[in-house]
Amino acid sequence: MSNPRLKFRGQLKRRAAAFAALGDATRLGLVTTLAHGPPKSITELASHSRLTRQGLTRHLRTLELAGLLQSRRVGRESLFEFRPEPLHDLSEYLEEVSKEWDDALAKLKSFVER
Amino acid sequence: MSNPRLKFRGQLKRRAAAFAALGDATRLGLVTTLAHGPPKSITELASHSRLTRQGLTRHLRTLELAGLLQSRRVGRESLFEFRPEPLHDLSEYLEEVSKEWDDALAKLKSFVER
DNA sequence: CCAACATGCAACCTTTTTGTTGCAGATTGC
DNA sequence: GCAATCTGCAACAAAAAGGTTGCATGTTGG
Repeated sequence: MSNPRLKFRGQLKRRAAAFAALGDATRLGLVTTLAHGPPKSITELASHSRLTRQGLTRHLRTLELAGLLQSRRVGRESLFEFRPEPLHDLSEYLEEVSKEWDDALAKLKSFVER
Repeated sequence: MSNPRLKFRGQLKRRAAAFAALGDATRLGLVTTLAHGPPKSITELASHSRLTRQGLTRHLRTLELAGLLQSRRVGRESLFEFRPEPLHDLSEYLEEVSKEWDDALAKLKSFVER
């Protein structure tokens, strides 16, 4: 079970799921909002949206499933809070990938100029 | 037309589209592969995939539309090359959003400890 | 020229995603 | 207690995404 090949593919899937969660204007807006402010209830978030409350709830659950938000029930409302951890991994991935590319370009450049 | 509100929403949509393009294990794998190596043809990429050539072509076009890849025709084959620019924007966004959150937490902490 | 190769285009099917409506269950505050 | 409020669950319809097959068009190399 410690097959590195499988681990790699699991990681790929998790990252893809997180990216997919961000890959929707409504959800990206929710993340941005919640990252800049305190936890908010579903109704509160829905009041600023064109979607119905249930429509928004689905997006919130999607984000929660991807680990980007966390919800907790407080009385009769459930509050959603931003979670930064997964974003750090995504950001590192993007930086690493871009860096590899830049390095490859630099090597090519120095080779051509030789 | 220079309404900052509209500009903000256009940016939101572009970013969401880029995230969505990365939000699929097949496409994320393609990006990783092409970011670490030279441009490759469709057939070459398809030879390492479980998908059919046409299936892969769709994914490649999706990535190209999002600006993450660029294709050029060379003879009878079309080569796809990685483009790092959009990823830089996404990475910056993720960092900025996480940073805001960390700052907010720090403020809250210092307030509570006061 | 022509067989092999690489790609493009279109139709089609299946699965997922989005979004809505309707209704039921908890919780709050007066 | 009870009306107002907040949420959850289920069913459904519409739209989008993912993938395949079949066929047509360009290109290459001998």
